[in-house]
Amino acid sequence: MSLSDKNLAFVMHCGEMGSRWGFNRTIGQMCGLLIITKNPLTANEIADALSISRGNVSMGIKELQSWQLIRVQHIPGDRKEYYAPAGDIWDMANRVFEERKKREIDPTLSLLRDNLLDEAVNDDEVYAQNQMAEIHNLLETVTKWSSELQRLTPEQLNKLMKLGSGIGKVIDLKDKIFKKEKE
Amino acid sequence: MSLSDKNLAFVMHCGEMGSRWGFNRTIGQMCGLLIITKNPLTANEIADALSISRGNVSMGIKELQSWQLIRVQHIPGDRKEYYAPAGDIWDMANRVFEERKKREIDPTLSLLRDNLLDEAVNDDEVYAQNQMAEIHNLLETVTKWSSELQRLTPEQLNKLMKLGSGIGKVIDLKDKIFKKEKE
DNA sequence: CATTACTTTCTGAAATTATTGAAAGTTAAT
DNA sequence: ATTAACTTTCAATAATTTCAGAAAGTAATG
Repeated sequence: MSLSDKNLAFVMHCGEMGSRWGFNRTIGQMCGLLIITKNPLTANEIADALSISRGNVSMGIKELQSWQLIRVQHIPGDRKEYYAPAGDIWDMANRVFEERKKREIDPTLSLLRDNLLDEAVNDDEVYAQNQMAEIHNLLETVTKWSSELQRLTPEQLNKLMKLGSGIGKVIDLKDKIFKKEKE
Repeated sequence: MSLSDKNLAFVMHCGEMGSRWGFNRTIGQMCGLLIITKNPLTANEIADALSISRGNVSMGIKELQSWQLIRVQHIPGDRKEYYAPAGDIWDMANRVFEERKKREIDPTLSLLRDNLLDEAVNDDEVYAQNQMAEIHNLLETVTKWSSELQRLTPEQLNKLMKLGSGIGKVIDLKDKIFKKEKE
């Protein structure tokens, strides 16, 4: 089981990007490897393919499972655990997105909420609170939006994506129609 | 110039989140501090407020400038440089978003493009290329979308954001109208 | 041009994070 | 119950990142 040059390049790239995507090099590599490999792999195969220790693979698997990016498969008559991506590319991207929201947005949102409950006692605090309120709004909007997007059917989503610059028109359109309904 | 408890809590939180947002602790703190402080600050004031070295502040400023998150201001008769956020919260969020796209998406997109140009020479490579094509599509879509969003007027954007679950309906609606136009 | 008031760069120390490999744990088969 | 085939954990070590403070750089002032 050895990777072609091109596939190896992809896997190594995933490693380099790993930390930017929210995990570390090894885990990025593992993720890339599992994505481009048709059949599920054992922990040992992963360790061999990436030239890393068996223990490290075990840690990585745990982490990838916590992100819900991989799943275990068993082959009858074989005691080893086989690992494969959990879902298609779109599913995985969604998971990463969700998980990052949890880590990057939610804690801040909760701190801001707390902070905004207190009354500001002087000018500096008033200014600060205004800014915090801005951030809070922004993050709430992003949060709401991301959950909306996940609620759409894949078909709707596709249409939305293809809309491109049409989106502006549609908003204006919606506006008109909504006004009429109101009348 | 010392921070109130609440403001300090916010600044420290920004520090803790810093690495998740793409920079490091110190830079996160600096960014938070500048956001909640009404008047621009000098490098020394920043160093004092955060109890970090002057050199470290200098590095941080450079980094924040590369993200286009802060700008320099001068006060007549004063040789010091004063730093302030570059734009409002929304502007800053946009910059972070853009910059992260550059770092997290663009390099991968370019690797994938290269890789997809070559012809696959065996089954494994065919499978791998299909997966890569999926990723490529996804990233292209995200890219296109984010640039679309930035093209909208703040007003349109606001409407879009407030649309919430209505977005599904609007898509379907657009669909019908578009069909009629075609007829 | 020398001094003063600043900013930037650099280096090694400290802190943090990742990795290995050996030991311990688990499970299934005999 | 023992062994064999695995997986997980963890302490030691390696690699990376961050940081303070000193040194070097720059530019305004007299």
